[in-house]
Amino acid sequence: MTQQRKKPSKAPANVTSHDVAKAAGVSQSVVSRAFSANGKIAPETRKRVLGVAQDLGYHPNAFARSLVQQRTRIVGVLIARLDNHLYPKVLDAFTAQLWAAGRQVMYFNVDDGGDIDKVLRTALQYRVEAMVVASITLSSHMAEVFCDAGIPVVLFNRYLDDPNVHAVSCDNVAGGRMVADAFLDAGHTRFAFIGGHPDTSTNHDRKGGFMTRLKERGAALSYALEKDYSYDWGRNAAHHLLSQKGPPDALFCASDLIALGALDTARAECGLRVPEDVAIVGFDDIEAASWQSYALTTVQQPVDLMLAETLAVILHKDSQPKRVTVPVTFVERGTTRPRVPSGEVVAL
Amino acid sequence: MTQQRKKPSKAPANVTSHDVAKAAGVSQSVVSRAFSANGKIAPETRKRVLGVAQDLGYHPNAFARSLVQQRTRIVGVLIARLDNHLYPKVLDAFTAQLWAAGRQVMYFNVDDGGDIDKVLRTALQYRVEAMVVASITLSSHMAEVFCDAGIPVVLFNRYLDDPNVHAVSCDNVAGGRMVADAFLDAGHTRFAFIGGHPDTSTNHDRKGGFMTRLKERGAALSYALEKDYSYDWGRNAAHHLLSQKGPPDALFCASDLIALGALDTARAECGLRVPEDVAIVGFDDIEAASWQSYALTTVQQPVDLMLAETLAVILHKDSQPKRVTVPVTFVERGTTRPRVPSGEVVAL
DNA sequence: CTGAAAGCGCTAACAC
DNA sequence: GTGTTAGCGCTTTCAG
Repeated sequence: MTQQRKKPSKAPANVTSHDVAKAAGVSQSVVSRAFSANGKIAPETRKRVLGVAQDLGYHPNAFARSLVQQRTRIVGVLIARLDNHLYPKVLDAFTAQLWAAGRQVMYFNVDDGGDIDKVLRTALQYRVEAMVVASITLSSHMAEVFCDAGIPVVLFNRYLDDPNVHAVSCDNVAGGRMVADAFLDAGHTRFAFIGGHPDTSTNHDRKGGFMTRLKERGAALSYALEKDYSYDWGRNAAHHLLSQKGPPDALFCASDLIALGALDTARAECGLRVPEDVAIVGFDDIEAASWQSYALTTVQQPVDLMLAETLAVILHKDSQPKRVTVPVTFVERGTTRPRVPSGEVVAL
Repeated sequence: MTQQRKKPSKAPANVTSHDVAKAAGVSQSVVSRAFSANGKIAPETRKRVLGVAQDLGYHPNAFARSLVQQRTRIVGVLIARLDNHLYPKVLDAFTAQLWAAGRQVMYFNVDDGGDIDKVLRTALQYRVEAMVVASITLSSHMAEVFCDAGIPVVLFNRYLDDPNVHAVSCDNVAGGRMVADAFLDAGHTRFAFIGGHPDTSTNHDRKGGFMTRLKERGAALSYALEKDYSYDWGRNAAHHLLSQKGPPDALFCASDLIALGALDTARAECGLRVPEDVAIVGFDDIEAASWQSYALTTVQQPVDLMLAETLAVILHKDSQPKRVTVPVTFVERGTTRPRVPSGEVVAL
């Protein structure tokens, strides 16, 4: 004979632990204990309280709890925009792992010209326990504010010469160098770089590594165009580059999205064969890079590793701000030519 | 002579309004007023207080405020996963618009087999003022719980025959019908449907509209395979379908991602020409659908409209739960053949 | 315009 | 085990 639980036809907006206490004939603190894992309470009392609570539609108020515990369990995540296909994956994995660690994610983004500082100040008001910032840079002023507040900030895929912030990124310089080597080894001679936002450290480092390595091996970058990380920009830039006289025969794009646009334009608009006429390499290794129509050669960012490092900082509240750089992998697919052992070429 | 503001080398973790009050020589409530837009306070007092607050690194505690105001300004967003390329865009637009309306987003996701109810209960504890749930369905029990708590739930791209939840989706049935018409008008005869998760309303409605319309015009669906909304599934299903005897000559895929996989397989693995040998249509109109290598014909979901409807519900706390269905658009690109005016074909 | 006081709903000692 | 109590940091009457 289970008794039908009575349910108020219209719950009075906010049921509090007091209401539950009264209905269950216990004190309010017993209700509190019933909901806390290690609260000293008789098993049967807890059971009864929990039952009453459910009947009444009671849910502990996390705001009240956080206030007294001085602990919100909220982590702020700020991503400029999710339009780089890598970030949705990052956000999802991140959210899932934080959830597993009992944390909630407060998600922020900023549209172009948006006030980043205002966003960060809001995060501060919600007392986030950590803040991860991706694809965007914060002012060193705000970095200091967070530092003063004792809230760790970790820059994802970006860094700042600021002792107050953590930064985890992949080895963008090494990635650029790998691409240079691949091009050189395959016998290319005219190199171009299609970049993303010119004032991002990722863009800067990828280009830097590329150029440096070219130079080290006696070659040089012929063209460099930079604007943003979009497919459309890849198309425009490639069109411009490939339709001129003495076009490049090797294109390094600062992101896969750019590379995909460049690839489409090279083939469809310029009637070029890839990689026979022009080789194209991207950066990131987003899902679409492996799609059959593209089979894009690219530099893979080890997202999982970067995530793990970020979580380590956040969850263990790592002592000193540290700058982590994880290694990248060159993924050869169909948009680059096979390498010619350079020894043999030079031998004569 | 601007005076250098003193900054404590190490702020004592939490600066409260009391600290500011003391330092500014005012009462705590004045500090509170200084930070509230319509607080009655002398302009110069406010200025001074704000100055002191900044020096001390004070940030109002949103938790304390929410507690007393009974208002968190947090909206919960639960998306199964961001792997449908439409959702990152949705989340971003949504976050931006909520931000403009002074709301924060608490983001949740559930991995396969995850406990949705637990997620929702957590959202309840954080007193979200509204909950939007995308690409996933909640139990009618939780729908009731939210209803009792007076928190509007809006299902995005899904619906439930539950009087307690709002639902906004596009006209999936009409979309399916449009595809049937396009295929029929172009003279196709053997139709296949590659679906996503079989137990989703979107999948059901798209397929339903497609089948119904075929039947209405005297045709029939030859094959239907359903599994999930991924590129890989599109590849596998298409491979299976197209490599058998009497293969379909028209493929309707329940999402663009599936269609892209099918398209790649049809061309690269099966050596088929699209649309000459087989026509392929997707659903969603994600960015990649318009990429030159694909030029996928698809049914476009008016994301902006759906977003606007969702926001209307949340921000205006719309009275009665309502079910909104917005119209879709058929976008003809390169994976379908031109239509033959049906009158002429049948005329003889 | 400013200050004092009463909670918002909860946890965490502290007694019993 | 359970009840009592004192706040967590803030907004909001209500006096002055």
